[in-house]
Amino acid sequence: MPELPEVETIRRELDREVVGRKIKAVEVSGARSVRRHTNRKQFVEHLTDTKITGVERRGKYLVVKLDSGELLVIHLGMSGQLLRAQPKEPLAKHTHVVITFNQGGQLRFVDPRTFGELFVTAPDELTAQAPELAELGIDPVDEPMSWQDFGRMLLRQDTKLKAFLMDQHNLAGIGNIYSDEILFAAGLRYDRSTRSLSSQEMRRLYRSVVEILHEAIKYGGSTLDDEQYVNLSGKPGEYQHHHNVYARERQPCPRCRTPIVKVKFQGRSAFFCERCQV
DNA sequence: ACGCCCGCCTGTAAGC
DNA sequence: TGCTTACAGGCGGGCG
Repeated sequence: MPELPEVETIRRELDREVVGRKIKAVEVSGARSVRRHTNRKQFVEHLTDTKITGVERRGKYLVVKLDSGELLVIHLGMSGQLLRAQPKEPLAKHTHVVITFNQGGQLRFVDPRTFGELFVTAPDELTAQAPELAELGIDPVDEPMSWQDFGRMLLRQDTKLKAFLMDQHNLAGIGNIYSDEILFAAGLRYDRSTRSLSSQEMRRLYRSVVEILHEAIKYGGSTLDDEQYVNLSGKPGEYQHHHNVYARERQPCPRCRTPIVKVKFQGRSAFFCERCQV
């Protein structure tokens, strides 16, 4: 599902493909994808005849800058896809928003589970409109920090490492897949307490955060068997072939051959190696 | 105040 | 075979 590497892959494509383009028309079917707007007409009017001037990312959120000064914020949720298309191509099921550009191309938002959303806001109203965006923690790819600062973040709370990594208030952009891969790379269990780490383990964990996310971006993100995540051209990522633990239950650990274990953690699954992760 | 769980959704797949 | 149930998980809200 789209986490930081998948969203960053899409951001880079949008940066190449839609910056400088002018929006000619916007179609919205169903109100749920634009639920922050009281009526969808308002969403459409704020986008029509504006030009896209840039595309940024904050954690798992895309922030599209418009020449009107406003921002189009996009969150893909669990199953949201942004797809480049031509107007004559048939609409995929669950297509909720279609943006047509002056030169003819389209950007389509497809989202079966409807957890994703889009909204337009003025920059100075962003915090009021979407407080969760203002509360996002450090983006580990965009804003590198020292491992000592990271260690201080760990000590500030008393929780388990996987919960800490997935809490968007700490670091922004890590979800269920990458938290498991990061913890494997760091040799740490998902349920270790944030306060139990030695300084060496803190350093190793922070280095793993940065390394895994950059590797995953390099391979265009992860696409699981459900093929929920695809890039702008509809192509899957390649990083799933480099996963060491995620969705690899009962398969041998790449490091020690011990079968990977799957457990329930806070209502979702966690995968780890009982031998390599302590 | 903060850690933890539920509900929101649909498609897929396992289970009876 | 066909219906029911579980699962996938990002995130806000609410509970303890």
